[in-house]
Amino acid sequence: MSIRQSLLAILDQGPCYGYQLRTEFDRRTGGTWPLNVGQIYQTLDRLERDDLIAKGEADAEGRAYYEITDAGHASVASWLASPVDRQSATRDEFAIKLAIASTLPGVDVAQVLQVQRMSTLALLRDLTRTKQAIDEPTTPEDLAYLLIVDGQIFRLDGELRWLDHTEGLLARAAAAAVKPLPLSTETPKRGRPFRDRAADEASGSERADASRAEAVVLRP
Amino acid sequence: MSIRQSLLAILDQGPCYGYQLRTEFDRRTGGTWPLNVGQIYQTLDRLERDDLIAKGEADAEGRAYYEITDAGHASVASWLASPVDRQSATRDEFAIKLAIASTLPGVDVAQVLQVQRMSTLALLRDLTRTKQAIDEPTTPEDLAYLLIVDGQIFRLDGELRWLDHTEGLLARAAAAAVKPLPLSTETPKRGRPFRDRAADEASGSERADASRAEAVVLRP
DNA sequence: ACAGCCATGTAACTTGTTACATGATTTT
DNA sequence: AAAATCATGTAACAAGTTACATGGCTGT
Repeated sequence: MSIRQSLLAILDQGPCYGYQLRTEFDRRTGGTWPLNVGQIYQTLDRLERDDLIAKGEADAEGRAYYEITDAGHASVASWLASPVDRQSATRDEFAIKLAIASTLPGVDVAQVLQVQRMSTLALLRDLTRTKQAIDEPTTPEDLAYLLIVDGQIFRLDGELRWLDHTEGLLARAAAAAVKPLPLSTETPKRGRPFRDRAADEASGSERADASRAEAVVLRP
Repeated sequence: MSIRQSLLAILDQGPCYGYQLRTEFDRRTGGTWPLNVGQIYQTLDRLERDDLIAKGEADAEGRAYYEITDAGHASVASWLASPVDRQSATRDEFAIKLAIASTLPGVDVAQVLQVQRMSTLALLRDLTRTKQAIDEPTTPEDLAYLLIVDGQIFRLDGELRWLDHTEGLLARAAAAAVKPLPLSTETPKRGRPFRDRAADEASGSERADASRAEAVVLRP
């Protein structure tokens, strides 16, 4: 989603052709996420289909310029004015993995943590080295690139803290004899579930499973 | 990718049918990422196609059990033993957005930062409240759920620090008169690029763009 | 009878990735 | 002539999301 919006935002500055958009995107992100050229033409097709851009005529050298529409301009403004959704969008691969692993019998979760820590540390070291080369950016390219490197560094730093914290947590849980989760043996009952109104009112909205899902997912 | 691996890991504990996998996944992740049922059957189809699981016979109630194969077992072991790829996989939406926004003329980047901060803060507040309810987990379900909540909290905390840091950085950059990036006006030259051997040797591998991409992307 | 869960599945769709095909242009 | 870049595109595929169809079972 962000690539689509990024390309549209660049087109908001003026007409571009496909190949040019790749260059512009790479300049502005320091080549951190190299864009495949083919993907750009696909994205342009979809943007055109959604009437956010319009394809102009090709110039003498055969370059096909795309121009942003009013709807496209509005879309860019809206994108810049609204926050990135951290709710549904952010499904952290390692968080899922760790949660699942912690419930599996016969899995050394401490080892899983350690493997991830080593990998994260190595990446963080490289990023820190990279950062030193452009710590005082003078060009807008370097500035944009520094933002991204900083973002990665802060994120990895947070992950490392989480890993440390989790290690302690799991040690305490093991001490408290929290066991892994076997497959549920009870086959669920079919049919409309039994509703005990008295019990419902007594516990109110305090039921663990209900309050938990709502608190995190936060559906408005 | 993580959903696929998670389901396979659960199947590594014993045969399950589709609907059951949804329940098991939700138990183990606290319902943070609600899995669509249809998606599970699709994933099972692909796992079977890749010979990681095998479909057994349906039982009397019409439940179709899947069983993990040797290859599937090996895949789970390999998954648990290797780190999650933070290189290519992690393309942070907001990092891209911020980098692009910082290069666009006429965009109030401080405002973009502020909007994101408000959103992140609100989420963090909710998560902190959620965490208090299960700070001393006694069941494996609560433990797994706490891991995920903690992970989100640490990540959002890191993001907030990054936002604060970035605000200062952008203020300094503005003071140093780092301007936004207009579209490149020079049309690139076609054909095989000119290679100045003398210049190449002089600068060596120190060229900014080259070293930067390698340092971050780290292709082995 | 009907609501609501259990259970399986299909169809259409989106974003994104990889690989490939094609031709023009220009330097070696 | 060969190599490398500029430039446009297509095809196949993976993973995920949403919506829908179908039937069985059971409590109200």
